[in-house]
Amino acid sequence: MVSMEIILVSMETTSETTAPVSDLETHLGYCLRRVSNAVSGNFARALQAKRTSVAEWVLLRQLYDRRQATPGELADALTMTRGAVSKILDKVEAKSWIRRRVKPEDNRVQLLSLTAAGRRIVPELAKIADRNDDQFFACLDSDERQSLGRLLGKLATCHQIRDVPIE
Amino acid sequence: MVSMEIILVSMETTSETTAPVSDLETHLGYCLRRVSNAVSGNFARALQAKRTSVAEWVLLRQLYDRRQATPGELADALTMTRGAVSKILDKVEAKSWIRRRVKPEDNRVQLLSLTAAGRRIVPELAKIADRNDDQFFACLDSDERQSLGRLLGKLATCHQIRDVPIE
DNA sequence: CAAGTATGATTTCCATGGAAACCATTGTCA
DNA sequence: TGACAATGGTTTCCATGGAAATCATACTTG
Repeated sequence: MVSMEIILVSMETTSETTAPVSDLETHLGYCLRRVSNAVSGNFARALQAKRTSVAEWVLLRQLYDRRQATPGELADALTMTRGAVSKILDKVEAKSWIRRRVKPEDNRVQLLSLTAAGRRIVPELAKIADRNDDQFFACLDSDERQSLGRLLGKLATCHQIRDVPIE
Repeated sequence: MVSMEIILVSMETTSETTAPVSDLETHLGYCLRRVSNAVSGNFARALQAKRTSVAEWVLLRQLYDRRQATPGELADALTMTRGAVSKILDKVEAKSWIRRRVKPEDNRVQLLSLTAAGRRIVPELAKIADRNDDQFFACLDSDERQSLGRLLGKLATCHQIRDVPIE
């Protein structure tokens, strides 16, 4: 007991008032990031089969709903910069999955739309996405998955992480 | 009404048997990624005040627990490649927050440790991390936060996303 | 012991995505 | 109308991080 006190006292003096440092795992943001990186990494690997990236998938999926969209709208929907979207568009255009057309009334804006090939690839990618999600979250039961979805939805709502409506 | 039918029929014929495509938001992985990006983005911005990145924070925090660690061990703990860790080490070493020493028994491996300045900065960064997490998850009540933590923990466990123990 | 292999760290190359500068076009207003 | 702001998109530059090649050191085995 006496020696214990000595150790503690000496630690206190040498390690300049050890401030309380919370564990990494106590931060939900940290846990979220680890799990998110894992699932997105999985998904990215699965999409390789179609030579596609996660960002391309999300963009194509957005364009699948909206018949027409501009790069700026997609940037908002993806929470990405216009510059980043511009580059993704280059790639999917190179694969002939989208078409860029200039808006007649305003030559600054582009009207994007899926090509026939693009409309064909989206369901295939969706299948990969479904399978990936199913597998990754299989270790949660149905209630837990629903609960997780609800919590993420609540966070998304209160932080304005919103998909831009089709308008 | 008649024209409506015509449109629908024509769509069905031209869009070659529209396969069922699930919504993005039905994928938990997608929601997870959006929320995770938001919270990590916030955190990264907050860390700018100390000229530090999220990766550097996590590395320093890991080194704070382990008195000694090798780059390889940290790479495992951070789920990053050795190459990436090597670069982060360059940065925190440039700030004199860590020290690299060659292991005497094996000249291939390095023994990393925090410097006094490094030990001093970690609690400051921890405070930023605490505040960021508190703010971001403030819209969840205590039960919800606990629930989210439990679900993420379960996913981490069943996908082997494990912090390497101090050994 | 020498040659070959294994291990740890670094370097190089590449892809991604943000920030800001840039360009073209449109709108405003003096 | 002509200058100037605003808007939409692209380009350039930078930081990050993975993959693979590289380098140095240690281990193994013939």
